[in-house]
Amino acid sequence: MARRPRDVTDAELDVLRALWGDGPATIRTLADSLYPGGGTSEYATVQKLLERLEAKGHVTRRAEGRQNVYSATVQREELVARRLRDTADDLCDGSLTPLITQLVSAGRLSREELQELRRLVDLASKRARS
Amino acid sequence: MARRPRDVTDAELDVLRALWGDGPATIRTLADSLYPGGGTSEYATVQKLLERLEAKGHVTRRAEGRQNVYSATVQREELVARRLRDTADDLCDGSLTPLITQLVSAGRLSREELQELRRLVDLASKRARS
DNA sequence: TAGATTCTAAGACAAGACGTCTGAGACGTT
DNA sequence: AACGTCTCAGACGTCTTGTCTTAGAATCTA
Repeated sequence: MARRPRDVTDAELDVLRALWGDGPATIRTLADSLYPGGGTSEYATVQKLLERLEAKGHVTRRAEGRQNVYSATVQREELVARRLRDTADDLCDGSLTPLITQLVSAGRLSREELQELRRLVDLASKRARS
Repeated sequence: MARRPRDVTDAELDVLRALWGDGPATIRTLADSLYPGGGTSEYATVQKLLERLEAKGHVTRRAEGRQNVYSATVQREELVARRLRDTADDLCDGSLTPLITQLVSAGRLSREELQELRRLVDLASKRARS
């Protein structure tokens, strides 16, 4: 059967977002921010989510006094990249080109975004030539 | 709790790929192609997957004699678009720009792909101006 | 036409994923 | 000593997902 677990689940993502936004934090801090007014059980939920994130290598902790301070070891961009690659693998035989095509031709980009994109392409072209 | 089911699961995707590749098909045909040498239970598995795909609106069937002939109603591109949007929603506040940035700056595109991309950007720019 | 074959429909089932929660023990504070 | 807070370990319920069983109708075949 072997189902593929999600790289990061929704609840885990909430935790990661908090870490990305506010930097390293204790379970307490995270729990208060994610479950305002929450009690012991919510605290434990955050703890479990962090434990799983740590197992996946997305988070580390360091002991600070008696508490653990957690920080994200994976960046937003990294997860984006991973999801793009997964999508390409699942749907396009691993090729990224269809993704780009989709984004540019159907992605309804604004003029500003297109301009920015052109800049990126120029940059990448220069890099590719060297 | 409210977990979000996957738009298309792995096994369902196998079925869709077969439909995309070979066009409309009966359960029998699909089962033979997806589970070569499979028996009744594999047949039923394909049947169940098609039933779920139909419920999601990704597939339709029409009766042909006694059998049902299934065809995909969702294209690869559509699923790609959906996944890109999901990724953007999950990780980039809905903005597609970070995805593009990621693809272009870290996607290791070949010179040909970059050229093609430039063409697409030009095209989209023209469209955006009108 | 009896029996085998093949289709469909309906649903059971197990394993795993995931969000949540409980309990026990360690440590520090009042 | 009583209390509060932290950590660790694991239980639990529900949903997902891939698989499989069964029953009945339609079709084919000897």
